[in-house]
Amino acid sequence: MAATIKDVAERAGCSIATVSRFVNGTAVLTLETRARIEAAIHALGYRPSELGRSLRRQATRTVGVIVPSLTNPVFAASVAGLQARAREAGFGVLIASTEYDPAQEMAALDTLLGQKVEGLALTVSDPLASPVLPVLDAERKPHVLMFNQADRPGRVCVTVDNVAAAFAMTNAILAEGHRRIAFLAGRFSTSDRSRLRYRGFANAMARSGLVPPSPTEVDFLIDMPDQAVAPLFEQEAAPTALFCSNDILALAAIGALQRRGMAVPADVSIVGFDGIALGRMVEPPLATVHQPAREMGETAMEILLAELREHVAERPTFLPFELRLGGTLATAPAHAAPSAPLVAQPQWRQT
Amino acid sequence: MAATIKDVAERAGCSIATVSRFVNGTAVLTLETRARIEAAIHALGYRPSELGRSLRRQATRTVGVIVPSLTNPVFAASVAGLQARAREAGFGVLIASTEYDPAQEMAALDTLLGQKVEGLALTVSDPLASPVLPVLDAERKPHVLMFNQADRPGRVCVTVDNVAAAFAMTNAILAEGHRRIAFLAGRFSTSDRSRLRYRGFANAMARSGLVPPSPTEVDFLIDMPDQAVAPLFEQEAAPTALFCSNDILALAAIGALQRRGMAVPADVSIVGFDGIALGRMVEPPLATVHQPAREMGETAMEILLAELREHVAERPTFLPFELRLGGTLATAPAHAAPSAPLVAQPQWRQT
DNA sequence: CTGAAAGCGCTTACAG
DNA sequence: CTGAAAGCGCTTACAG
Repeated sequence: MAATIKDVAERAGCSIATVSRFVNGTAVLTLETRARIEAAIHALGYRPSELGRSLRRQATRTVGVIVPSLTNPVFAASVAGLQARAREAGFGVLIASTEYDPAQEMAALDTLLGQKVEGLALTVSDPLASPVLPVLDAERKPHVLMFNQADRPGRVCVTVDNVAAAFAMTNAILAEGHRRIAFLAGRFSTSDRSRLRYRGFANAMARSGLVPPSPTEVDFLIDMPDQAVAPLFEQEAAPTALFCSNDILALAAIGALQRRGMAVPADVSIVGFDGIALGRMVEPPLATVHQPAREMGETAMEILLAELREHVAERPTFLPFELRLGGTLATAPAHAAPSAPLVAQPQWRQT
Repeated sequence: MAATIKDVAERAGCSIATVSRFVNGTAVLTLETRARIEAAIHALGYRPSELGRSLRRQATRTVGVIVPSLTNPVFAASVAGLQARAREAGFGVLIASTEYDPAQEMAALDTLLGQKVEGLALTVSDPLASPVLPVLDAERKPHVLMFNQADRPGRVCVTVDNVAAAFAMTNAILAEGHRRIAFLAGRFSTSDRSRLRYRGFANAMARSGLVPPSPTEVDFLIDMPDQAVAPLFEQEAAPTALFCSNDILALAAIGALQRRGMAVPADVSIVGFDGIALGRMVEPPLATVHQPAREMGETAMEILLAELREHVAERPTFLPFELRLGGTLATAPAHAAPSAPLVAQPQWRQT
């Protein structure tokens, strides 16, 4: 078995209290005691048990994080950012992933609360429908949403303004002369981000006097959106641009279109949302709305730390987004509808 | 504060032992006691503390996992697989990421051992150089390497045979008539996988009577391998194919080449390694060696569970890989060296 | 500068 | 069927 504080104390010929003080640097000790304890620790390979420590201190110095998936680099990046900040503050991070299944959210929360995490950062399917938020409220557990937008005024979240971002991007697409723009969306029921981005898109379309088309919803876990994309381009007036609610979808859509023999962006422009690294690597680079995912995790952890320290709820934080234009977003083909007067670009926070 | 077992016992008018038995279903209780305890638990929102439980049981039912990065979907997938199996077995998973920095491996291990994980699954930079493996040996901690190949006979790992896989893929490239093949590699010092794959590549080249070119090493964290790729294509006899040690690198290389005005695979064939989902989405699909990353995590967890149950070290497991040909791998351009007699395809495990 | 002792939230023989 | 009590590995007043 692993050595305990008792083993160290025995070997060093002192009390466990003294060992504890040495380990935590919480008292001044004789040079000699110090040396004996140090030797004992080294010889036994002693490592303090966070279990005993946490139980005694009534604080685990641990936070939990719940994300829909670790395989989507956007969430992975936020977790990485959160973890980095946590480490700096001496906090551990417990991660649970729900695989985009809302039904798993409660189980994940149960596990994390059982581990006595002091706070949580989470991205749920839909804050308005998630059962975990009320539980968090009832338990008065400090928590912060990432990527999601708040379901009510008092809720703390850190995200970008999805509606405004999609609105801005849609105007940029319109500015390239596109009029027939389709929206490819991750299922609304499993992503409020998707829904909010569609709303921004629809708002911008309407403001330009266009009728926003219904969204084409696709499941996240299907590799190929080929079937979803097909009907769009079999109709009479096919879209000249496709706004996808996230980058993975957008990259997949590019492949789907190319398999149909269409060129991007010559025939169809493609726009994504997220700003994953891979989008800048492909050629042409993916036009997208970049949101600072890693920073989102960092900010979430900072908010959590502040709440734990000061016992005061922080305020919702909107991080700036950034439009990455060009690349897969080009001017609408000449044979498309002639360009009409455009509305002014809306304002958005710029880095 | 959160309710404890004592609070429940008081409210239900029984001893904490009885509450414990109810919660764990470890004894038969009167219908009445059961009802009273259930009511108390519900009213107080009681959730057993894993801390107390673990301390008392002297078992945390938790494993740790160390990966180089969560942002690389290959590692994310293995973690997801491991987590799924762990959940089934009632185990928790603590995740630490080293950001491809070998120096962080020890710190990660310290943290996890402090949390008293019962076993570990890990991917280190290089098993031959990693300081964590000897510690794991000294502590007699059950552990299993993922993706890495073992540094010595007794070490348990689950991976694909990287040398054989790269050997097979290189022969497939040669079979397309390519003779000038470059190897773009993640830094050897931070990836034994990269080194082993190069070895398989070099073996295959040599066996075909060709002189294997030196690898072109690139840092993982640099987004654009454009600078690394440039010198290769500025020389007299530019390569007609590029074998990249992983898919992210391969996708980035495709972009880099296209930015240089070259077509893939018409001018240059590109081959990756890993088989990430995105590789199948892009057009043309990425030629690559697919390794079952998620399954690797699942298998790692199964091995760990077996070791924890039976206290016997399992044997190294090689999972089957699969060559995904076509797509970005095409026949060498006509003006390239004429094709020579080819060696027979080596055997490899096929799904 | 150091030690004895209480107690954090649990589980589990041992009794009855 | 249920309870009293010990003890898992720690930290921290309280003494001296």
